[in-house]
Amino acid sequence: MKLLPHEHARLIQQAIRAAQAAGALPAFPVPAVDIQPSKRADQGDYAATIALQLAKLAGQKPRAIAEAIVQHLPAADFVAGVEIAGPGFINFTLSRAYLLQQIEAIIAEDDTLFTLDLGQGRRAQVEFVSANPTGPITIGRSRGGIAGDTMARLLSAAGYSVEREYYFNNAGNQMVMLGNSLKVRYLQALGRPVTVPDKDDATFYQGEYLIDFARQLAHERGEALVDADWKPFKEYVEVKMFEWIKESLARIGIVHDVFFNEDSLYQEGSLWAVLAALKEKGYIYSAAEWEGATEAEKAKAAGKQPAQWFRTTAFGDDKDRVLVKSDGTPTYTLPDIAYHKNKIERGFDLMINVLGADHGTQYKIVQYGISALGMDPAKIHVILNQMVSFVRDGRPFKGSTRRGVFDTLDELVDEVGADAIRYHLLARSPGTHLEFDMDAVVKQSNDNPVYYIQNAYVRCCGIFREAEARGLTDDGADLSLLSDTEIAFIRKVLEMGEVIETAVTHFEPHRIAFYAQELAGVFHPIYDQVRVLHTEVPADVAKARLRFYRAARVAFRRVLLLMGMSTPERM
RNA sequence: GCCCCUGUAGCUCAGCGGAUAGAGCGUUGCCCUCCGGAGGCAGAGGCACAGGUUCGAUUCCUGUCAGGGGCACCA
Repeated sequence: MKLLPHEHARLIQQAIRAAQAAGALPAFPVPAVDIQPSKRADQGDYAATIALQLAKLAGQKPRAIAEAIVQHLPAADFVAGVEIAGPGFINFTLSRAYLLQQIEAIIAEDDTLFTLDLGQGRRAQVEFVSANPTGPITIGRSRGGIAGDTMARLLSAAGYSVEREYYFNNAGNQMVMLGNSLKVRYLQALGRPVTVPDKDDATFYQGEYLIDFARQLAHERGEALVDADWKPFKEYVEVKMFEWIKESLARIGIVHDVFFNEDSLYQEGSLWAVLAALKEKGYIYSAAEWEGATEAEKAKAAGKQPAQWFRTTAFGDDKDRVLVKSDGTPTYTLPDIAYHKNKIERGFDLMINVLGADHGTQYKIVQYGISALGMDPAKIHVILNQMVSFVRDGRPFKGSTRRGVFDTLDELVDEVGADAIRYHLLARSPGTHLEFDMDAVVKQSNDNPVYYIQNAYVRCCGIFREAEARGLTDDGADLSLLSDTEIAFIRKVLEMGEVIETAVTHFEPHRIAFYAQELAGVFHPIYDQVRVLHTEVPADVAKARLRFYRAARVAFRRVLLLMGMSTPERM
C-alpha cells in the first residue's frame, strides 16, 4: 500500500518544479517536503508547511508560494481537494473513492498489511536481552526484550530481512563464581559439611534456583564431582540457565535466531587479536594505574601488578579503561569490543543494540574500541532503555540476582499474562523511566488497554461468527453504501504504515502500541453505532458493513501481531 | 564532582519546529431491551522555571531547580 505522506510530498515537489519552470517561483534546489497528518477535520487529511519554510529561500510571502504550488499541482487519484489555510498551510483532503478502494486493498493484504519496501530486503540485525546466565530473566531485562523483539517485527514489516541475536555471556569471572556457588549447593545437597557464604559475600550467588540445580546434579552424578573444581559446575549451570532463559522468553513470544557465545571469542582467540590490533595502533599501555591517575587512585593502585590499559581518553573519555587485568584475564570490555567487531564484519546493513541505561557507559567504551580499530561505530544504532522500577504493595523494590532478591519474568507471566506484559512494557518511550506497578496491572486488568485493543478484534470476529450462523456474506458488497463514520476508521488504518515507518526510522518501537490504542479508540464508537445484524439494517447495507468489518478485523489482527500479542477470537 | 535520561491533567504516559497540546486511569453527570457492557456520550483538569535561536518552540540550544541511572583491574 502507498505511504500517503510520501505520495503527497512527491506531488508538491513536482508542483514546485513546474512552478519554477513557469516562472511562478524562483530557481532553488527543491527541498525534502515534510507532510503531516492533520490534527483537525477542518484542516483536511494531510498538511504541508513547505510554503512557510520556503519564504526566505524564495523571497516571497508564504501564501503566494502556496498558491504557486497549488496551481501547478498534478492530479492524483487519492486527492479530492486542496486548500490553502492560515499563513500558508496546504491542506489535502483524501478522496472518498480512494478510501473505499483501500477497504479491498486492506483485505487483500491480510497479515502482510503495510509491508513496506523501506528495507528492500536488506539485512538487519537486532541484538537484545543478552542477559547474563547467572539467574532467571528478570522483569527489568524484559523491557529491552520486548523493545527489541517488537523492533524486529517492525523491521520485517518495513521490508528488512531480520535476525534476532542474543549475546550470551558465558565466560569471565562471573561464571567461575556461579560454578563455585553451585558447588557449595551441591556439597550441601549431598549432606557434606560446608559453610554457605552469607548475603554480604559478593562472590556467592544466593539464588534458590541453584539449590534446585544442585539437587538435580547430585541426583544425576552422585558423589562423582565432590573433588572437582568449578568447571563442571559452570558447564552444568550454564546449560540449565540457557534452557530456562529461552523458555521464559518464549512465553512472551521472544525467540532469538542466533545465540552468540562469549566463550567462542576466547576459544577462537579473537579477543587477543583485538588487543594486538589496538596495541599496534598505540592505544594500549601497561601500567599499574592509568596515566592521568589522581593521588587517591595512585594510592589505591600501590603494589599492584601492571594491567593493560586502553587509552579511551584519546576519544574524550574521562579516564582510560582496563582491558586486561593484572592477573592476565580480560575485563568484560575486551570481549565486548571483539564481539561488536565481529558483528560489523558479518556485514549487516542495519544493526540495532537494545541496552539498559546501566550499560550506557560500557557501550560508550565499546564504541571507542570500534573507532580505534578503524571501524565506524555509528553503524550500530542503540536503543537505550531507561530503567524499570517496580512497585508492589505500594512500595518500590529493587531486584538483585546475586542476592537472590528478584522478580522474575516467569512470576509476572503467571500473574498477569504475556499480553499485558508485552503491552505495558512496550507502551512507553525508551527514554522514560518506567514504573511498573504490579498490583495495578493485576487489579486494573479489566480497564487495561490490552483488553480494549483485543476486544476490538474480538468484536469483529463476533460479527463474522454471527453472520455465518445467519448465512450472511459480504460477497459483492457495494462499498458506496458506507458512511463517513466507517471511512474515518479506514483513514486511521492507513496511518499504520506511517507509524511503522516512523518507528523503524526513529528506532522507537513504542509508537505502534500507542497507535493500536488510538485505532481501538476510533473503532469502538463506530461498532456501537454501525450495526450489521440489526433487523432494521437493509440487506445491502449490512453486506457493505460486513465488508468493512472484515477490513477492520485484518487491521486489528495485524497490529496485535506486530506487537507480539495474541489474537483471541472471543473474550 | 563528572556523564546519560526525565520533568506535559490528581495518577500513568503520548506528542516527527507548525494552525485550538492528546489518551488511559481516577473524578462528575448521562446513555444503552439492539452482532458479548471488558461498551458509548459529555464535563472539569496541564507543557517545572528563566533566557536564547526561529516567521513560528511543549519540541532545538544554554542555565537553574527537581527526580532516576551510571561513574571498578564486576559483568
